[in-house]
Amino acid sequence: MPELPEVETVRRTLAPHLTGRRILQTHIGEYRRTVATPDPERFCARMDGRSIVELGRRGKFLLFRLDSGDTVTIHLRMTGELSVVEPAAATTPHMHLWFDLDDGRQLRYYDVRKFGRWSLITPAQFELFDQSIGPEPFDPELTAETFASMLRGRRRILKPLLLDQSFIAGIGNIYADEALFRAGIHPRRHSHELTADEAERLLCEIRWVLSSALEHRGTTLRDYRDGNGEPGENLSRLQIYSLDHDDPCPRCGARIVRDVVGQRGTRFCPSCQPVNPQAK
DNA sequence: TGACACCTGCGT
DNA sequence: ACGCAGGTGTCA
Repeated sequence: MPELPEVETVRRTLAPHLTGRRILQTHIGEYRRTVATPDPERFCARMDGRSIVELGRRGKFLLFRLDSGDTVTIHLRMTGELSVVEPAAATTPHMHLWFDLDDGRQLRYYDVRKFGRWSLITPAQFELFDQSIGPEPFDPELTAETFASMLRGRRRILKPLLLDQSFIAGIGNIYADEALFRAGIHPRRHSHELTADEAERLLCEIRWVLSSALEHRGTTLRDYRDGNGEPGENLSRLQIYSLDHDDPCPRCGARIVRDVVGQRGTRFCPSCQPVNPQAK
């Protein structure tokens, strides 16, 4: 479900409902006690009575900054979903964690596949967390030159490297394929073999793809909903991820290839994204 | 680097 | 019945 544009859309849609609100009582469902760390008793004890000062985001993590100085980090993984509703609102299965707010409403967290995680961390723990994640794609300090030298410094297959959150934050399977397609770079190229020109193009297309998706409030393939329960509108804008094997490339008409790279389904155009560009 | 694990549900 | 899914963690 969520890559950077989707998490950022959730942040923006939840912020008006949660900023400044006090958490009266936190609840963790019995069938998913490992959803949060520390354990449910400590987690709830440190949450209850605190106010949410600000909503943030780091990579694919949503952040609730509390007035205690602690931070809640939430990773939605594949099917996590958050919404603020009236307590009387009908509930659906797979609600694992929720809390009562001081305006009488509830924040609810659903996760069908149960991969998502919440953590309540101290400022010192936040520093470590923050350092373990690569740069934000829109960080102005991430220049084309910096990005090129990051790529040269890692001898890795390009696509799995883009998905590695310690290398760069927020990119997932959809937008990795989209950015590589737009940049005309084969997903199996090696990071240290890209030219400076290609590195610059790739960074540029990563930013284009992410900001365009954000403008359309994220991509809903199936489950993703923002904080108001609305799906994103970006699916129809995807150029390659939504295509099947042998579909025509939207740019050149050649047949799209779908194979597996780094254990992830990967779409690319062998003609627009040659393995060996020099030979072209 | 890959194989597999963690989960549930949906489309073929 | 089987393959696949927006993510990541751990093992060899």
